Amino acid sequence: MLKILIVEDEKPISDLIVMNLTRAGYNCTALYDGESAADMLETNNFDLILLDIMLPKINGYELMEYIRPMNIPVIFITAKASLDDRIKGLTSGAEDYLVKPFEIVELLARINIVLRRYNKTESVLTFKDITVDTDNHIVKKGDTAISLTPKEFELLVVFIRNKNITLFRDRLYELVWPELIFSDELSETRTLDLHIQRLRKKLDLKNDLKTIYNAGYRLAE
Amino acid sequence: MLKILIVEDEKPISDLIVMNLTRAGYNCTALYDGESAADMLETNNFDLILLDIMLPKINGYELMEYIRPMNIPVIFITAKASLDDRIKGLTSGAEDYLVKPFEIVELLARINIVLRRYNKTESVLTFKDITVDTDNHIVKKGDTAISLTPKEFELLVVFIRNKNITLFRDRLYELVWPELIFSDELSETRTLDLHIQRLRKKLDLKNDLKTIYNAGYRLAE
DNA sequence: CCTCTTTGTATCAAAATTGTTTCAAAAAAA
DNA sequence: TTTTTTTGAAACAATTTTGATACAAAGAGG
Repeated sequence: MLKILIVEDEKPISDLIVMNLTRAGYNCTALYDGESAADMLETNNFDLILLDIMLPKINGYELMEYIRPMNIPVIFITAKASLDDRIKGLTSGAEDYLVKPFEIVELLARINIVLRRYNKTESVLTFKDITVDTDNHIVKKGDTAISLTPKEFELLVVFIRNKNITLFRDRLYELVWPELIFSDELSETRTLDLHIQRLRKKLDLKNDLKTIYNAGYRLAE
Repeated sequence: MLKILIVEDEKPISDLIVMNLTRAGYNCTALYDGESAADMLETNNFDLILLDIMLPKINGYELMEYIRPMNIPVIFITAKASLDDRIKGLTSGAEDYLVKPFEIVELLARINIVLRRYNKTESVLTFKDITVDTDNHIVKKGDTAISLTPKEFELLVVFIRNKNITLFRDRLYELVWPELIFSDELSETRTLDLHIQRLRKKLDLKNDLKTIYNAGYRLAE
């Protein structure tokens, strides 16, 4: 799971970002000033950093100097961006930037692009003869296209991204049905099982997508 | 993909330009002095050059002399806003100029205009037996002309320029109905669907222009 | 073998999304 | 201006997806 550090002092904005990135499957750490970010970077590895320019204690530019040698991609978050001398320092090695206020979908798209540039993610996933083009929502088995519904698609992507790993039921619900995590009894519904069944049938995964009794499922090679 | 050379010695500004042009779908090469630009031009073909006047080693005007015989359009970038410089820049054969600081959208607009003037953007698009002449707004299926309304035309061009790529609903609205992106609920209108329907009917695209449920549409060969 | 728990499957109705028709307002053309 | 064309809103239909329910099958442990 990819780790993203969010350094943003406006808590509501930070919260919003964290919520959405978590939902999108990233592991998020939020900090609210440059100093604690520098500390955190001492001991942790991140795959990407979202960095606000205006920060207490150590500002974004200064922190950037600190990050640069680490070779971690940075996306700046800034309030205004014209090609002005005043914001000359803006990019200072950043991979991209976003101007507040921004749309969440845009943020997600930018993150995707940068992570791909850094080879942290792939847009085409494969498992045996199954190919999943996540950009275009195309699934193929061999040469024939298989049409999956959105939920089926999401679930398949989760399995391929975690192949050979046992995914527990809770975890699967968390990743694919995040809206349900609040409802009390997940065990009382057969939703997950049903979708597993559908994937198995459509993609002929009877022998690959295994049931781990009392735990969850595993897509095994 | 169109190739643009950026010759600008202030790295932050260069970075910012590169980021935005890349985002807009251009292939960018950035260099920081006139000499290496001259070298690069020996071996590579570019569709457009963004050229700063004040450059180390060989300045923008001198480099311009070098570029002129190559028939590559040049947009000058200059910090000096005096009229003299503007005139000098243009008379030395540049297609346009921008005075720093400038807005990114303005840069993009100028680039667009210049590229079109030089016919660098493909003017005749095709998909199967459909031909679209973007200069003259003529659409043909086989030999018979099909009359499309402006919006229909725009939408078709977007699809053909992005054939085999899934275009998400938001993206399509962004590209064809940019004026609507601010209104709250795009999901509450059937405008896109309606135009899709019209295109399908007029051009008999039932099997080619596919619906990707919960995503968008794709024109597939 | 029996019982309890967990997982698999079929059915079906609700929900979400997309397609279609109609029509009036807006824009363009005459 | 009047006429024609284009556009998109509204209402409704059709389709697709989703998950609830009920029950069957399979596994675990005695």
